[in-house]
Amino acid sequence: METSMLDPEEKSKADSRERIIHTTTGLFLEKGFAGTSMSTIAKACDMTKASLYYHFSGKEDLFIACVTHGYATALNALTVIVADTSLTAEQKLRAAITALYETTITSPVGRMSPLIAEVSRAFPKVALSFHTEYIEPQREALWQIVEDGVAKGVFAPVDQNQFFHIAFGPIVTLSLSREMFATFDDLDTYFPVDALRVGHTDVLLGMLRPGT
Amino acid sequence: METSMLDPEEKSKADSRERIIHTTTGLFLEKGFAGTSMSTIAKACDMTKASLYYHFSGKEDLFIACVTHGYATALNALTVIVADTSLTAEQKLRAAITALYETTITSPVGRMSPLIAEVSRAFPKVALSFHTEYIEPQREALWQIVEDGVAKGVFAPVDQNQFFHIAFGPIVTLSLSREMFATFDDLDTYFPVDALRVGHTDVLLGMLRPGT
DNA sequence: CTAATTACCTACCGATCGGTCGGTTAACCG
DNA sequence: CGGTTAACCGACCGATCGGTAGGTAATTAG
Repeated sequence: METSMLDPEEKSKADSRERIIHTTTGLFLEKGFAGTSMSTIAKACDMTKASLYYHFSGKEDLFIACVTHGYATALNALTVIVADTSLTAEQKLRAAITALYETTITSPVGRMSPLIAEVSRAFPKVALSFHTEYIEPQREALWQIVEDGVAKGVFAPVDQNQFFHIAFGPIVTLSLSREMFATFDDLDTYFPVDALRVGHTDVLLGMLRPGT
Repeated sequence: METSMLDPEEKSKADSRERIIHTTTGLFLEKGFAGTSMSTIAKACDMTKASLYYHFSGKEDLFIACVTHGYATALNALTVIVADTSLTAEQKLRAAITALYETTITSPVGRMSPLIAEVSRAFPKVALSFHTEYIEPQREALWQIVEDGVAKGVFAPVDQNQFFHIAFGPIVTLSLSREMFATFDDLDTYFPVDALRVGHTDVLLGMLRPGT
């Protein structure tokens, strides 16, 4: 019933699924959802289209799998920071913002935001899943840090939506812009991620600075 | 060579073009670029597909026309504010931010940003046009206000990219989120535009506050 | 009047789309 | 060994895609 040993040339279903997801994610990021056909995906996976449909029930299913795949790892970085008792509130916030820049701009999940926007009209359940399983946990983790700081008196209380607006807004837009203008040759001088992140963090800490 | 009178049932080429652009913009915003076929557009315009190709050379051409159409009017609001000598620097900034929220979230051009991201891989010239003819003028107008304030001593000097990052980021993300989660029934309580705008403006003025 | 042009039409094209059907191959099981 | 099943494939489907060839009614020009 189960494979008794791990041969190097694995053919297990789970393995194929993962390989397909990985390859397809790259294609979607490169060409968009509508711009990537099932035939193209199959070819890139060294498979037939029919085999693809053996593993996934359709293009939407495959897309959801690609999006969902990175949720856990991307969120894990945040929860680790929240749980780290050796850090001060400010250190936690700095680390969290850095992690958000990292996941949103570098990791496939974050970079997929524009794609999710693209398909959200046709498949509203994708947008819903993205929101409840990715956006909302991110907000909760960040808010945990803020509330802890407020409880300790090192942060001034702020409005939740306001803070999220200023915290996530620049990051998401930066990611979107970099995807949108990916063909620009001076991308990194026009959108210098690290410098923008540092200044952005200062602004957020300014919002939370107690006194007056 | 020219129509001598303006009959109510106009059949001029320019008129048809404008009507097509208007109708098509709505369809693109509703269904996305790939999700809107030329046949659908033709039907919505009470035309045949062939007639569409009489006015536009192709789907890309039509899309560019839709995007470009609102550039001038959207930018005009900003330039009027910049040129208004009766306003203080702070008043100008407040008015400019309000105008940016208005155009980015309400007007078709602004709402088209996710669409431009969608097609930017296939048609890089669209992204380029969007950048040089829309984004860049917006940045220049906003920067003009900041520089005026700095020259008058009412604003503290700030880094340009940093300021743009915090200024445009939340607005674009808000627009994107509202398009993405348009099906949510509690959209306005989750993304309360006016409240977020006010708080955002305060943050920006905080960045520019002189002293210390 | 005729000729030309404008704005639109019907009918069609090849290509490609997402998806399916009926196998085939190879490993595993009793 | 035969039987079952998991993993995969070649060939094909109807639908739809963006785009086009060629014609036509109405207006305008000379």
